[in-house]
Amino acid sequence: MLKITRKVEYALIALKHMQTKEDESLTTAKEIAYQYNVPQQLLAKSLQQMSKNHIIEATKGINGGYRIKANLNGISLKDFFEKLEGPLGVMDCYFDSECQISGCNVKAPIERINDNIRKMLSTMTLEEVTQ
Amino acid sequence: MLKITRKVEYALIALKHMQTKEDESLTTAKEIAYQYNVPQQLLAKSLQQMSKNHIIEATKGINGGYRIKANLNGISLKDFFEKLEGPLGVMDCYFDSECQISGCNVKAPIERINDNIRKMLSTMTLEEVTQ
DNA sequence: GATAAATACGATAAAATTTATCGTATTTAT
DNA sequence: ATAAATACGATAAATTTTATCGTATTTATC
Repeated sequence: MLKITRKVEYALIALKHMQTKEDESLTTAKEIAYQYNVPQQLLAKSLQQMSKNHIIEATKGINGGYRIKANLNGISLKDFFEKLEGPLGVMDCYFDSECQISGCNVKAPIERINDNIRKMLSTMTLEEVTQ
Repeated sequence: MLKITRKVEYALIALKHMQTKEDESLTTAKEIAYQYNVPQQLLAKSLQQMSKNHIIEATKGINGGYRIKANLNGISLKDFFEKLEGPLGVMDCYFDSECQISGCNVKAPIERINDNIRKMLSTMTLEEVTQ
């Protein structure tokens, strides 16, 4: 019921890999895909999304690749997850209230759970996770 | 990526409903299903599972039903989720190590995330959530 | 300028998981 | 005996996740 998706997993693999390299050097999707035996196209999508969100930066063209751009200490796990997966809620009713259940009695309970999960993920940084 | 399943949701609905009733009185699956417009057979399965785990107790036969048995303050949310859904890990590799990724570099990071989620859910009780 | 190697990304297919239903058995008060 | 309730395995439907495909764009090198 709690699950890290492949998208996030591949992103973590890539970040951790890039952390071991010199700051300047570029890493290609192909290199990571080969080394960790991960589908290159899916990995590429995680990389692209991190690039759009300024966590890493992309260089196009031959000899191109990716490198870490942001200070990973400044990014909470909550932000990281939301950049990749969108709003983080254990139940849809946390955001939009298209609740089908008439006279629902668990909205408050579920929000309590959600708030605590979000609070916890806000205290962890990407750096502390991948270092 | 973090999600409370219907099974858990229905269980919470039922618990919260039963909390409002006298200690002695029994509640049928039908009653809850009707009141919250929830599929009775699925709700019944959540109830049965809670019964097997001694959170509630079942009385069979005509005039039967369920009532809360355990002290909800003594059950952490982690235990509750695990009783209903099994081991709680954000990634399978937390428990069994059928990891396909050769030279995986994110096992430690993922375990760090997992440990913190489990720790957090251990501090919340069912009572505090449903009260 | 052509080519090759890289990122970018929408569309769609395949696989896995979750959710729901069905059918039947069992229990027990009336 | 009957009716109302729990119990539960098997299977179908729906949804979500994961993967692939195809094409476009960018840019260093020859």
